[in-house]
This record gives sequence, structure tokens and C-alpha cells, in this order.
Amino acid sequence: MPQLNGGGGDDLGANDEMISFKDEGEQEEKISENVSAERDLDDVKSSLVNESENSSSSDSEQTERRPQPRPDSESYEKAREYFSEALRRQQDGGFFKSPHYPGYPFLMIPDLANPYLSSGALSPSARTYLQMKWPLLDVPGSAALKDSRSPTPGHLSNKVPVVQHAHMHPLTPLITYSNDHFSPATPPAHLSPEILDPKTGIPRTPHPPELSPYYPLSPGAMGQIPHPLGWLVPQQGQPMYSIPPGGFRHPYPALAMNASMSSLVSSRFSPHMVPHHPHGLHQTGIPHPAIVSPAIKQEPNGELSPASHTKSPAPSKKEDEKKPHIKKPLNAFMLYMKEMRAKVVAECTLKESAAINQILGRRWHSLSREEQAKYYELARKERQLHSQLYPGWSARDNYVNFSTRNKKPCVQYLPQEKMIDSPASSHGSMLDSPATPSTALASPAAPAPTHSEQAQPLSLTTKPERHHHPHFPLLSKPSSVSSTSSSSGSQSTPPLLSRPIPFASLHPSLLSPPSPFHQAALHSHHALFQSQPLSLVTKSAD
DNA sequence: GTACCTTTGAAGTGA
DNA sequence: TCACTTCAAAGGTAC
Repeated sequence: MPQLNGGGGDDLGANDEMISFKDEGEQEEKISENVSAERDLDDVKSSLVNESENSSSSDSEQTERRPQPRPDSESYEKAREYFSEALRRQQDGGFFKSPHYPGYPFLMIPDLANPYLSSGALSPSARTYLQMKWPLLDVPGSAALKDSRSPTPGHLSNKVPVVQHAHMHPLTPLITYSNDHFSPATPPAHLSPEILDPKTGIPRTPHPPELSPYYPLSPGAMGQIPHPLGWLVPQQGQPMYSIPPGGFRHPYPALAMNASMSSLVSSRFSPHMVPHHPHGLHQTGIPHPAIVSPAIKQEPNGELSPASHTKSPAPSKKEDEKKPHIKKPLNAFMLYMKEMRAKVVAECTLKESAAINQILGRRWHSLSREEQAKYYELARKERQLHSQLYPGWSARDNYVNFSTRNKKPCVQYLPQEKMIDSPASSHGSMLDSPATPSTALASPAAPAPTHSEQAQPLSLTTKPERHHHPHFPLLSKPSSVSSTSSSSGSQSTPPLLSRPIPFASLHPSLLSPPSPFHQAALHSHHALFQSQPLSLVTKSAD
């Protein structure tokens, strides 16, 4: 597939079916976002209803019985959403739809005299508050890469110039390996209860016109916000959001990421820390967000996390408990999901993650190349930092009995499965995959080699009949089935078979472009984006 | 109480 | 190299 645009920005891997929505097109998307979201919601919900054999609830019933969002648990996601709004508003040049919340306009610069922050307590007084235009993505990936690779970057000092904010990836504040929601005991000043939407917990007060768009919090207010690296920085002051006894709740990272976040994160993931805290605990006792205690990550059969299994053949139970579960670094889509989930939830009043993820998946495909590139770049950094922090870690470590799983007898049925299955992969990810890790490192979002083109923009997956049809197991993701069977060592589990996808069972959204808007956008913006023809390429090429 | 669902992407393995 | 599998997040749902 020819690369018609030789621009340097054409480094995004997912270009096969990406649709660029910019200018008025993106504006249109933003304007109709709610509408499309509702449409997505309707599609998903109707799909769920239609495909669910046991479901007798109507959409309205589902909606009605849907519990209201929990303000405490969702506040963090709302804040993320809030950042996303600000991010988009900045990047979209202001035509992004009116935000619900003002952006966090500045960054808190910690005293980074010690780039590793290993022993230096970070008191609020040692922080520098930097007004910044949020967010910026004007640094080439190579620079960021360089930053993250350098254990002691030169700019990691307390003399960080203001322009250093340009080195921060706009999404970097969202980097977290934590799967725990931030549960603030007391919302920050800008999220004070009086401005929070009582239903969603989202601050709804419009941005005060008298305030600068970069309306900063007072240093005192910011001082109450725990350091973003709270898991590694000794908590000298009383953080606004105390760490609950149950464990670490990562403290609003988006609020306090400094301008050199890439490098800072790099330092925070310094391998120097690894040997000293093998349990995922910093010297402060705060576990690294990426490390999940085996007690938390426990296999269904009661076994401990796979990390302990693969590392040592027959470790004692005590050793198992000591070994942390290092999670995989999040990929681009996961990062996108974490950021956008709250937004979709807020727009759709939908809570089912499965349905939300469907919407997110469609939105992911509708993202512009630039937007996706941000996430790919961020994911690449995540992987890089992860590899730096855990040099010996492998994704295989998290596999449960991977060796036995790989010996599933279903392999012999693959040809048949291939014949009757969707021509695309089970999830069609290969089409949108960025470059392989090696190529991605060389070119952060280099276009992936084009595989067989996919007919549908989304993966063709049918509603799996859970546990009901052993001879027709999951088509799209039989992980749970295979996991259960393999982990139990049972070889009698029927091989994974696929069945032809009944046309009627396919969701309409899977048979057509995600939404009429996408079609319209494709049509109306085809000429506008001749510079990025690949972004407009659908699967019709082949 | 817990597995499932749903998405995409990364990574690992076997052929 | 290709195909396949697993896991990562998330939270409602179903068992």
C-alpha cells in the first residue's frame, strides 16, 4: 500500500481503517458525539439484548436498573475524563465541544535534584508550580525515547525550564500500572463537592471567565495533592488522599505530573529500584502500581499468580506469596480505554464494560492518526519503562501454565477453524496493530505491515454461548475456557471450534461502518485528507 | 463470590 | 513467518 504522504507524522501503525476526523469533520464528530454515543449505546444494548438468549430485559429496564455512578469511585475516572477533555480541547484547537470541566492547567514540578527520588522527600515546598498549556505533543518521539532511556536526564533538575513542558507527553500523566481506582477521601479544591455533579461526581461548573484558561490551583491546594510518584516518594506531608490501609491508591497522577514526565517516569522506573524492592514495595512501603500482590492476583483455582509459577518450578508457598505479579504494560488501546471509559460512561449512562468496550473499540478506530499516535507512543514508552523497571520480566511470566496451555489439542482443528471462521483474526487487531515492538521502537508508530485486509471495520464476533454449547465454544476469546481446562490439566476439553457466523447474528454495526457519521465523514473529508489517504482507506482496498 | 463479557494490542509459543 | 493464545483494564452481569 503506497504511502502517499511522506510526512514525518505518518508514523502511525494503525492506518488501515483509521478515519481521520479533523477540522470541521472532527468538529462534527464532537458535536455529534453524544448522538453517536447514544447510537453506539443503542447498538450495543440492542445487540446485547438480541444476542443474549437469557436476557429478557429491555433496554429501558436495563437502563433503569442501572445503578447510579458512585461518586467516590468514579471521581478519579471523571478526573481522567476531565483531563481528556482538556487535552482534546487543546489539541483540537478549541473546537472541541464545550467541556464540562475546566482543565488542569498547570503542572507541578517536583524537586528533581535527585532524579531517582529514592531518598529525597518531596515536600510541597520543594515543588514548583508550572503553568502550562495542557497538553502539548510537540516533541518528537525520538526525544522522548531518549529521555526515557536516560536514567539521569540532564533536565531532571529543579531548574527545569518552563519550556520543558513540551517534553511531556500529553497522556503521560495517565500512565499508571495501577488498577486501583483513586478514591479520594476529600476531593481536590477544584472538585469540591459544591461543584461536583451530584450524579456523576463530575464538576460541572463552567470555567470562570475571569480566570485564566490556565487557571492554576493555589500552591497550597496543590501541596495537598500527593506527589505523582507517591509510590516511591516518601510521604512527608499529609497527602490529601491518604493511602488507604488496604493498599496503595494511586494518587491522582494526572494532577501532578511534571513537565518532564517522560524522563521522570523513566527515572521512577529505574532498574535500580528493582532489586531493592522485589515485592513491588518501595522503601516507603508503597507498592509499585504495576505490581500486584499475589494475594490480589489470584487464580481461580486458588493458585497464586503465574509469575511465581513460571519463575520457579516448585517454589514454596511462602516464596510464591513473596513474588509479585508484574502486570503487563498497557497497550495503546488500554491506555485509551482508561482515559475514555469515564467519558463514554458519562455520555451513554452505560455501565456494562463489555458494551462500553465495544463503543471504545469503535471510537478507537475512529480516532485520528494523530490521536492514536499519541497512545501508541505512550504505550511504547510504557513498555520501555516497564522493561527498564523489570528487565527480566516477560509477558510469559503472567501466563498460567502456559506450557501446558500451548499443548491444547485444538491446534489440529485450526485448519477447519480457519475455513469457517472470519477471514480476519479473532479480533482483527492485526490490521490496526502498530509496528512490532522492534519497529515501533525505531518508528514509534510506524505502519504495520499490511496483512490481509479485513472486510469489516470491527471484528466479527458472535455472542459466545457461555458454557452452554461445549461443541461450539467461544469464537472470539476462548481464553477463559481454555484457561480453565488447561489449568486443570484436563485434556478432555473439546477442542476449540468455530462455527460459521450466522449473518443474522452479526451486529449491524459490524456489517457496516461504525456509524453514519463515519460514512459521511469518509465521504466529505476524502478530499480534505488527501495528505493522509491511508487514514481514509477502508478495507475495500483488497 | 467469582467468572464472564468485550475491546485492541503486545508478546510469547509452536509449526 | 504465520497462526494462535494469553494477558492487560474495567465493571456490570450471570451463575
